[in-house]
Amino acid sequence: MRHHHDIQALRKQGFRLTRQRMLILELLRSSERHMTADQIYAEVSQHHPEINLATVYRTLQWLHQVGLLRKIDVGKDRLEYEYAHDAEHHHLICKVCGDQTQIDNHVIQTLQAHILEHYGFEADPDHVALFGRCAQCRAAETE
Amino acid sequence: MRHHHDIQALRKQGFRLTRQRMLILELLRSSERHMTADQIYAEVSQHHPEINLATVYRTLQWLHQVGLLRKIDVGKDRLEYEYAHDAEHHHLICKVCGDQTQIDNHVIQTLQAHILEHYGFEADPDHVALFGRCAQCRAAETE
DNA sequence: CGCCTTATTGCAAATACTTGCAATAAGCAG
DNA sequence: CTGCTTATTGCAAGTATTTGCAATAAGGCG
Repeated sequence: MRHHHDIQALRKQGFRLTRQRMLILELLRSSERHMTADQIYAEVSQHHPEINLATVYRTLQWLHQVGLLRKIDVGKDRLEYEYAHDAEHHHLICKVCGDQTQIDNHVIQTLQAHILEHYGFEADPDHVALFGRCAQCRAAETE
Repeated sequence: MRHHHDIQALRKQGFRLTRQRMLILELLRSSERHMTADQIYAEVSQHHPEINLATVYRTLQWLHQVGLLRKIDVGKDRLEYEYAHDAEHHHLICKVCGDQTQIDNHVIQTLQAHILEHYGFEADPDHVALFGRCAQCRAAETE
């Protein structure tokens, strides 16, 4: 399952999968809606009163940075967060041979971050598709 | 001139062009860089000590909503703002309102370089189009 | 110009979010 | 399972941002 895959990869990168992080991620993953930090805090602390609001904020920041959450500015006084389903389905489509390559999140996330940063535009990760010429076709063209 | 045009249009929509708003807009327009709320406050209050920080925040929100400023979340503890000059070339297409924004080369060039380097894929710069939600629709989506 | 309506401001208080630091616990090695 | 290293947490205090409300002033009208 993709979810587990991501999570385990993160552990290998030296991040720790704490109870708090899992609780928050699971909540957002099972909830279909955006949630604000304090809604999340309220939900989680219902069953785990020991959790701290500062931890919620820090965890949300972290989950956003590693690409598991989207951060949404709805123009109100708070930010909202939602689980980033299918965060890595991007494609490079070759105009010559039609081949489609998948590319990893990191590159696209960098682009998305740039765009959000500079234009306030939240690019939809499900529709990123770049056209061009793949490595093989480029090589072939050179003879 | 586009700037004046915009501004006058706003007045017709019932907004008031106050000294505070003009000062802040001019500052950002003449400054090439991003600025945080308190940097702006510091600058403006230098010559206009009567200005209030809350007003700065409210004005920034307003300028952002009417599309004259971009709001930039650089992942630090504060938000930054920059004047929304007309950019060039590629497009960001809003799935909500259909609006097309042009984005500048720099961002795309960075992406292209990344992709060429990591995938040997030469992305065609003329066909970059990203779908998503524009700043205004994101702000408007007040649910 | 002077009056009127009401959007906007300034102030102060409230709320949202971040951070320093000591204590805790995840994950690895033995 | 046990001990060690250090990422992460909780707490409390700090900083950033928003908001209610009375006072001010922009812009329209005569």
